[in-house]
Amino acid sequence: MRKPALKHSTISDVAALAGVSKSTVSAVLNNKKIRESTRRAVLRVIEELNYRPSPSARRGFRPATGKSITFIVKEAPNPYYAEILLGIQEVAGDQGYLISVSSSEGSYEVERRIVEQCTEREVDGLIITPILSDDVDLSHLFELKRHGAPFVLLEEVRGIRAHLVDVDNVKASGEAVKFLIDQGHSLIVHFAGPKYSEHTQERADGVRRAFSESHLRFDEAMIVHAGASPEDGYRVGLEYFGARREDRPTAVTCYNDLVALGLLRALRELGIRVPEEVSVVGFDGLDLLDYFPLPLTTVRVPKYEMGKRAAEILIRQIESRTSAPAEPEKVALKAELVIRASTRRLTA
Amino acid sequence: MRKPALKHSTISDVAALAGVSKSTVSAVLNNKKIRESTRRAVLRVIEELNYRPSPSARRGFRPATGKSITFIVKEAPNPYYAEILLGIQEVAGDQGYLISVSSSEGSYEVERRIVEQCTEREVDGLIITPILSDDVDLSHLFELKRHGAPFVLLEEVRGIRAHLVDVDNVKASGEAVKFLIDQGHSLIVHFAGPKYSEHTQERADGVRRAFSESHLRFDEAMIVHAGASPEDGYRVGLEYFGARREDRPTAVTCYNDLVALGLLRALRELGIRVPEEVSVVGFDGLDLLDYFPLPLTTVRVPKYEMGKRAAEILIRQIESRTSAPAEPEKVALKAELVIRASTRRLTA
DNA sequence: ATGAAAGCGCTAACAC
DNA sequence: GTGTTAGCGCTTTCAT
Repeated sequence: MRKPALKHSTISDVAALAGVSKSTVSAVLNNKKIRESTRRAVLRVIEELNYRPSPSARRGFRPATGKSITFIVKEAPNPYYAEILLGIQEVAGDQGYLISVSSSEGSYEVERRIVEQCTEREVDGLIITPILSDDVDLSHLFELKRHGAPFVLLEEVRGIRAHLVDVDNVKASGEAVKFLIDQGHSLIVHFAGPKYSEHTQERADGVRRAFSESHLRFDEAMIVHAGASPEDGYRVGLEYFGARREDRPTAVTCYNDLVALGLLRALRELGIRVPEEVSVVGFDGLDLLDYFPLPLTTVRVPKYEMGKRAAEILIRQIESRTSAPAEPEKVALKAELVIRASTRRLTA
Repeated sequence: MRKPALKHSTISDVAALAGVSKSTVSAVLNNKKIRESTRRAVLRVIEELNYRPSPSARRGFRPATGKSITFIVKEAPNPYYAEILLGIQEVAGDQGYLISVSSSEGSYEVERRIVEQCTEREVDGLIITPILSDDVDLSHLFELKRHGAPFVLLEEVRGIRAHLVDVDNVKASGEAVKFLIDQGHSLIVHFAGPKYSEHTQERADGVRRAFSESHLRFDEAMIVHAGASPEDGYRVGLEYFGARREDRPTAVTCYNDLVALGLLRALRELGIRVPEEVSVVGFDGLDLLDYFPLPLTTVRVPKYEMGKRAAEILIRQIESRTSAPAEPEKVALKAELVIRASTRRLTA
């Protein structure tokens, strides 16, 4: 009958095995003055038992000294988040906060686990781009509120009253479509984002609204499900444009710049010229795309600014150590349509 | 004479103020059966004091239940790390680990603070792309070793015997240059990376070696300091190529694909054609660049594979709970030159 | 130089 | 239902 193999050994185990008291072991651990022979003996036992002192016990329950913030994103590879992060770093870094980024990869369950671990590890605050869940089960966010844990959202979550920093996506997306309509386009489709994102809904709604405010008729077929990555834009682009010739739309607005990037490649490979035959509009205004030879017309989201504002609100919340504010702050930043070379006026 | 304003209130404070015992407060905290009036009274005091139970005390010192790994990168916005992360997630996610990413942004000091916080917050293991420090002061990594904390490096650190997963950068960089020489180029420069990176040294050394093994003569002026970002490649590209006409190199190898991307933009704006007038070679083989219209010749690093291998080694280390291994594993993955459209044979 | 004992914030077992 | 007590792993007096 062997001992339960996995139990972590404690300072008492070490003391007992070394034939000294706990305080002596503690002294060794903290490099106090100890007779060399004793020290060596203790260290030998520590080695043997593979003993590691528990950090929280060492602190005697006092909270960790370092200040930390976690930024929960939805897709690790999207530079969109990297640009927001820069803004967060700018504000929080100066104030001594360390930022860590975790990705939910579109999974609600992963998001919940990340939040739980943040609580467990005493992270001081969270900036979250939340997954849109079908469940009414927002329990992890409610838990945060209940615990009075500071957090800021970067997308609205219905049913949660919390701090929010975002742009008006419906409006911005609508303006992009309105621009295309004004340029003479009438066959317009929208390559929509992933189902797990509230922004996907809002940007599609923007398209609907722009049509309803125009002389044109909206048809749900104009909303094409794509996704959030270049692969998605590419795949759907090939499918969609590979399958039609004359009834082809003359313009596409995309969920984001990455989808637009994928679509541009698909069109290139299909021999369809941009903007001559098809106009393409992105969303986000990624800095990285400034290096792309064809300047993309896009909706520029002030990502850096978003990060800064979110961090400011979060830190204020953390440091004022007051519980949930009566009225959560809702910051609506301005998104701006940037017209470049991937769109053209339809003269036909 | 007011109380020290910042002391965190404890369960005893709440109990005292509410006129009940600690256990009653604890019961309220854990939703045990409590008379409604008592519960409300306690909650009111909790609210008033803005009391939050200490997670570690709740666990009674037992280590956090969730398993976690931290990935320390050097530049948050570089998709290179995102691709490695995918590999890490693949392996570690399946095993129930949550990954968080922190960026040192090229600062040795920040790297050290991140490592310290990881220890404080009981992160189970680290995957690190280390900053190259002039100091001999690698104390934070030594601390990790001393504490027996599991970690894997993605770049060599001289003087530290630790697990390592990397490619042979000297060889790979040399092969790129040799390829250019074989294609008839003799005026070749290297846009080198940031000083804080060991890879920068190794890749520059590859250039030197390729020249020394050729019939051509190497000159230190062929190593041009650029950086790691598109902005760096762009800025240095404009400076370098803007300043010369006839004595212009016919080929450039870059520290990474992002620098190459910046250089390509600079050349485009200067009206210099690629590959007709200048051949450009990148490094890393970013997936994202598959969406770039001009396919870039580059050295493909198996980033996904790197992440997987690093995670495997790390997790083995974590779970075998044995202290520092006698012999650290050094995994050298294969990097491969991918020849595409940004380079051409010099026929002149 | 070393040991005994108290205490950090909380939960759990048992009384009342 | 609620209070008492002990104990989680460690550091810190204070003796010895």
